[in-house]
Amino acid sequence: MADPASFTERELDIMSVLWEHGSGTVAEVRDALPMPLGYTSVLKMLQILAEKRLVRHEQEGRAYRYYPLVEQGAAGGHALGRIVDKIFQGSAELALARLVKERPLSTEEVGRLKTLLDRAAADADSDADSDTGGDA
Amino acid sequence: MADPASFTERELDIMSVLWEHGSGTVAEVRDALPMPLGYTSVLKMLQILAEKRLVRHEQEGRAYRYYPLVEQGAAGGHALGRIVDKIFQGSAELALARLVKERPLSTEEVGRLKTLLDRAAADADSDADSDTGGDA
DNA sequence: CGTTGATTACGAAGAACCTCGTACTCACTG
DNA sequence: CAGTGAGTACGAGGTTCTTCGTAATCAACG
Repeated sequence: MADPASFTERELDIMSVLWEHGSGTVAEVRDALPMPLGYTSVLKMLQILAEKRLVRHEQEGRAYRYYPLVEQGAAGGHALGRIVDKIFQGSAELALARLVKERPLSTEEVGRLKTLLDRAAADADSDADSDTGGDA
Repeated sequence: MADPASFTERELDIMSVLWEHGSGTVAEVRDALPMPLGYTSVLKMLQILAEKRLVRHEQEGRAYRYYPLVEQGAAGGHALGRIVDKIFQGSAELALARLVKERPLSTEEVGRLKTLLDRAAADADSDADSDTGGDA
């Protein structure tokens, strides 16, 4: 994918719906949006998004059904990277620390994250793994 | 603090410099910026930021020295929370996982993060209190 | 005093963003 | 065929963002 692209505020609102639902027609997206927006406004945003190749659409009956073309993981990674660079001076650790402080995690999530961290550490060393733990 | 505020693209570039250096005059900020920008453009952004109460300035010799008024931690938390909500559907875990995958961490960082995670897990069990103490 | 250089103040101008109104298309219905 | 309703296309218009040009200020110098 060429450019993960950074979304504008409203574009992100729309994409969010698409990611959550997988796809959507203008009406569906509009209904799912948390803020009141005119039908044509939503349509327009979707058209702009399509023009930027961030979504695609295919005919469905009389209407179009829109599908996201960028994965949320990629978009998220890009957005996260930006914040890490600009706000946390490139320190992923600081960002991670902040996020953990900001959003309470369940015990299970913490467990999974720790496993992930172990794997990341292993990758960093790229060798010398002798205490490979199990997995959930 | 009323509103952690979300910065525009350029505002973020400026704030980034201020956070990294602690403070800066127009010329200093301009020099530290990775992109070429006219002197008055930087000045203008700083004035806008000041107007929005995101930075303050005090006289220093002939010029003003600008200081950030919002902490990077707060700004980062806000920005991160936005991404988590809009892109990762509110799942901090997914965001964390992505960030870990995106940015390699040193073994030491992983160690510290795990400690942090343990503490987070403990908090989850008991109860939370508000964070972020006073700020400047 | 007049010039020079560094700095801030002001506001114009273009670009991007966002919201819609209005017109147009087309399948259905009676 | 005319009317209706669901949809899309187009483009105007307002707002915000961003970049600067130009003018004003003021200390220092000769």
